[in-house]
Amino acid sequence: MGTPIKIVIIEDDDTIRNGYEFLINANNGFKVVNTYSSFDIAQHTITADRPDVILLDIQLPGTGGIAALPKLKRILPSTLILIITVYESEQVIFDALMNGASGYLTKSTPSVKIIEAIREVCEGGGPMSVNIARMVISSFRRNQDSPLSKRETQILELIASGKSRSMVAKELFIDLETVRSHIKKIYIKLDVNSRSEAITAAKKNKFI
Amino acid sequence: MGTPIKIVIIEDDDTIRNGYEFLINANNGFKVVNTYSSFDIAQHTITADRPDVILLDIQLPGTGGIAALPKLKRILPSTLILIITVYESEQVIFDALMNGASGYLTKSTPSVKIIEAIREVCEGGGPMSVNIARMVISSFRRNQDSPLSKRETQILELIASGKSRSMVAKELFIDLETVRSHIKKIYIKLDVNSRSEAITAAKKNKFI
DNA sequence: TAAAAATCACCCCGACTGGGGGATACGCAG
DNA sequence: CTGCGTATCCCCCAGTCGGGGTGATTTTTA
Repeated sequence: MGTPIKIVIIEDDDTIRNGYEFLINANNGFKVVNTYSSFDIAQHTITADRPDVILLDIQLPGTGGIAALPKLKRILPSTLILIITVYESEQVIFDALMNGASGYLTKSTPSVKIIEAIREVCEGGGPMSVNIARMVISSFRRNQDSPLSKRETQILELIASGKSRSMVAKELFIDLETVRSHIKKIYIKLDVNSRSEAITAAKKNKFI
Repeated sequence: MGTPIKIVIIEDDDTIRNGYEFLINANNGFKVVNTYSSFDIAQHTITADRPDVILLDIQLPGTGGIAALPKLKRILPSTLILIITVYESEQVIFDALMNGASGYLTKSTPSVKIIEAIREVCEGGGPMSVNIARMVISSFRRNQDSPLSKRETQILELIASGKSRSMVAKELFIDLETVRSHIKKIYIKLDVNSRSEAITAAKKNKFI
């Protein structure tokens, strides 16, 4: 184990921060090179730490974790970031992933799992827990009992991707008026009366 | 081990089909109740098999696996479906997940892993391999060096969700004309000249 | 401080939207 | 066989949106 993996912790809760630091330093091959209680404090000197991995709390005072993510990614592009969160809500975690996080830890993550997660993320994967995997699957799975017919679903998808009626018509080789009819029926079925309402309603129910 | 988990295999390759059947039946707690060489043959009698899990090949003659998925889900709503595929392409697997699959196996999946995957899927999760997890993460991760400003990104996201200019204006508490200005700048930056082109281009590059 | 982003404003005009009416044809289930 | 749903096509009309062009002020950021 030549050079240990350098870790920085950004977490406002002293107990958790010190706990994590102690836990990680107890393992050969891992070294906490610095800790901060907020991103605002961290941002000026963190580049000098040259961390391989950052553990970043989501609930931070000042600049929140989600907002800090893109900034960290910009100043340390190759550094991997693990989110620490108490919220296990789909939205928070997806937001984090979308903003450059490589994985997440819960504050209730067992101590031994933390090292495991860091190791995993360094080896090129992302520690997607089984829970995330399930979220992702269910978020991808389309509702089976959509009131929309196959054609209607297809048209709504095109509408949802920003296509106009005439573009949809050209793409499906059908008449502009046919598209209109379908859209009218879609509106009736979803009980809406505009594109955006239809898209919102359909996405909410995973019809598209 | 009271009642074994009932499995049906739909796979056109005799060797693979028989191999899987043998492998699974060799395990207590799992029982292959029937096998079919195509969905078209399976669809009439598969309800009588009352399977807990279906192993479904994607490359099927006649009705392909992706097309078969929603049909199977309709006639057997509570049955879990695992896809068997040689393609490990992102698109194929995402399509499968979106159409109701709970996970996937590759034809090169080690024998022991097959049982593991079936057990996992029955226990409520989805066997998302590390590979899928990586795909998902990278597909969720937003491009860091977007040419769009924060505000422009925000507006493009609203546009992409089907909102009209005036709706965006109301939602962001800015003037209708301001929205227009932003959209125009977005178009210039992305080198497009319509909503749908902008949305397509931005999604392709993960700017949104 | 200088550059970039965000905000607001006005012009024109063609294209699109949504709501109303209706028609034909096909397949499938009762 | 007769609905029912689906898919296809057609007309009218008022209102909105979209894109192009140009210019200005303020705030934020580098």
